[in-house]
Amino acid sequence: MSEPRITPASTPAYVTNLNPPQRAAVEALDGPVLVLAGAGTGKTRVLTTRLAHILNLNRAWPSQILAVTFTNKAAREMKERVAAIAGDMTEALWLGTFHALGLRILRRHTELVGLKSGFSILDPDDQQRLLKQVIEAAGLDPSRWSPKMLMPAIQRWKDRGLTPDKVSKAEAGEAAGGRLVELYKAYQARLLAVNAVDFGDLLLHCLTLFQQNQDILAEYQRRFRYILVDEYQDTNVAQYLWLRMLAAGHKNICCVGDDDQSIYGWRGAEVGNILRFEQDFPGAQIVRLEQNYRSTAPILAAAGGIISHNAQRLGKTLWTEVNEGEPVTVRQVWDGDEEARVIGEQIQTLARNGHKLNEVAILMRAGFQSRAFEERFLTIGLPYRVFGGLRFYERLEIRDTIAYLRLAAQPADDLAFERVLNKPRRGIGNATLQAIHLTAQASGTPLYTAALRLIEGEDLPARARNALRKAMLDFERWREMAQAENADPVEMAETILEESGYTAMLQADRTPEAPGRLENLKELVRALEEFENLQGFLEHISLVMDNDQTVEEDQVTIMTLHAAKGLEFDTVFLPGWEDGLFPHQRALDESGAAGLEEERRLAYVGLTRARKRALISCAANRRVHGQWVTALPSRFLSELPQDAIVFTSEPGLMGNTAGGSSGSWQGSGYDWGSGSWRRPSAASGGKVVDAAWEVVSRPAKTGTFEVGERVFHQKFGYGRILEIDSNKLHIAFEKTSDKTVVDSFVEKV
DNA sequence: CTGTTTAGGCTTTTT
DNA sequence: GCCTAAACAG
Repeated sequence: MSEPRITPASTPAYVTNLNPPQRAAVEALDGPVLVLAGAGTGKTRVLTTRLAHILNLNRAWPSQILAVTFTNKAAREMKERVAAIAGDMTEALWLGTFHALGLRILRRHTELVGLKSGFSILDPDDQQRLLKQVIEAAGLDPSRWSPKMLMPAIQRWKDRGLTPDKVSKAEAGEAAGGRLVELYKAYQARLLAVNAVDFGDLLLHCLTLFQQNQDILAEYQRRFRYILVDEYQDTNVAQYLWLRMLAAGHKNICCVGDDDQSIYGWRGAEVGNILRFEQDFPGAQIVRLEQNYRSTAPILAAAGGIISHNAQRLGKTLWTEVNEGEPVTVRQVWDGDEEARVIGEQIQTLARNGHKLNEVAILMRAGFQSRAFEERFLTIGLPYRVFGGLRFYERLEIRDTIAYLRLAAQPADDLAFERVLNKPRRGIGNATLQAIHLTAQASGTPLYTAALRLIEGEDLPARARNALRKAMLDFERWREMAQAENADPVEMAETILEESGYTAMLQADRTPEAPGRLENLKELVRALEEFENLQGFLEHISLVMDNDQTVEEDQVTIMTLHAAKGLEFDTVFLPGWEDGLFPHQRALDESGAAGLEEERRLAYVGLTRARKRALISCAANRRVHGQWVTALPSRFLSELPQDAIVFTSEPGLMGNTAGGSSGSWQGSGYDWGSGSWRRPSAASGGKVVDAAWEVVSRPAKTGTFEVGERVFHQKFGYGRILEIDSNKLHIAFEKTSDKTVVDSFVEKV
């Protein structure tokens, strides 16, 4: 770097508080910079400090800085942290997710990409329905060539910045009888016809815009004097091209990422982007952040041991000044239920020793694994929350309401029209919908227009026509409301929910979900209060609104490894480390060696979430699709450095580590020599000492209960036994629904 | 046009 | 084994 522009005396504390590489990353303002930031090395701190530094040095106005993240959460966090250092000048920043920023640009040049103002953003469900219509229209059988199967292929093309005309013949492939590109083209045409975009289009349309309008691109290149990118290892080709075009002016682009944490390859993320950075941006500075402030030495050793088996990496070695800590434990159990039982007990022990449940997480490979934990935790009364599942806007009732609003804002939105036409039921069935479709096709108009035309003519049976007329009169009224100058979104939503009978439908619904759905609708209306117009709200809900699961209760977190990226916990449980599940068989089948490396990175991400302790487990038997299968321990277990881990297995189940805690896990329950599990043997004595906790084993009380017997359970109260399956009792409780609980939690009355 | 039965499918999913 | 979605009967 040239002469420092500021004297050491005036160097702000936010810079002097950084370690040397961090400081280098913050102060290298000119030219391309790649910050390779290992897990827990202060990545976010560097990024936000750098941004604040640019502002404080007056190198650029906030409006001349582009800062890109992948998630809204990350964007929010960055904004808050920059504001904390640089003060309240963050409003004008171009700070947001790739998609939100792409949308912001598209809104300014809508017509140039063939859209009309007020275009909708389709969610994945709508995308799939649209593609299905396209498949049918092409005369293909959607059960043979399902949208579920074809949509990802089209999506991958979009991820690579390929519009239909740019997909090469060789790439078209055999899918859909070799007609996939044709379908892709038709799908894009349909999107334009209904004046909508999907998530991929938010970037793809930008690329087209920039390529076809050099003047517009040049304007943005001049504007963005500094560009900052978070999680660069997760960018896809389209995002890379988007960045490269925008950065071509000042070339002050700083990308922060970790190739070892690239876990979204299956979604189009291209690790190559980060591996190739130096070639893409000649003269780039590379800064490595390797000092870890999060985890203990054994955890870092375990994570490092695993990731070192990957060939395709830039290479970093995490280290910490804290050289003590509990070893990582690996525990073998008989099956998935036992795994849940053991982990439940360990968490209870932690809780008794004063640990916060909020600091405990169970990170699993696949969603189905949560079930065993949920059942078990419910039984023993351990509070938990499962992350993932449906996002707010993916809920049925929310999607329905949004469809109503979308239709009012934009009658050409055929997907919204189809969704709400007969919901709640108003006697408009498939036959009528087909008639509307035919009319629409014949006249080349949206369904909405076609429906208006149909109720004027004599083509429909009187009954259907009346039903449709009644619906259309409602739709028209709401549409007028939406177009009124001072349309209040809250009032609109309330009117529509009331007049459509949607609220009434839910109120009449006696299923247990109905009250929750009504509550969600109230939440939606509350969210609407923040917006002045419908348009802003519709954008917000499809791009920004996430699950606000900010419950302040003390609960164990259950989530997938993918969802855990970027988070940290004192204690992390990593269940299901079995070949086939983790690494997942499909990753191996579909992506081979690259797939295995991505799974390995997932293991690395999982381990590095832990601050103080990580507990891995594997089961010898697991039920997959209702079928019991024997599982081998994950190959990743053999990649763990032996001096950082402790092997334990269930007392009396699979043979023990003779002599206690420090024994190698090899030669224990799983015999690596013969490649098979050894069943418990009576001879295997020896007390198993768990490194972190005493092992709480509960004597099984078998055969002491009888079907029909009245019993008492601490959480569920009184009930009668319906069925006995070894130590599990199926009980009809008096105050709650039937449940299966373990006998040791039940008392005779 | 609706409620019920049966056949397939089933990894991860920041936007 | 459990959930969704197309097929079928009322």
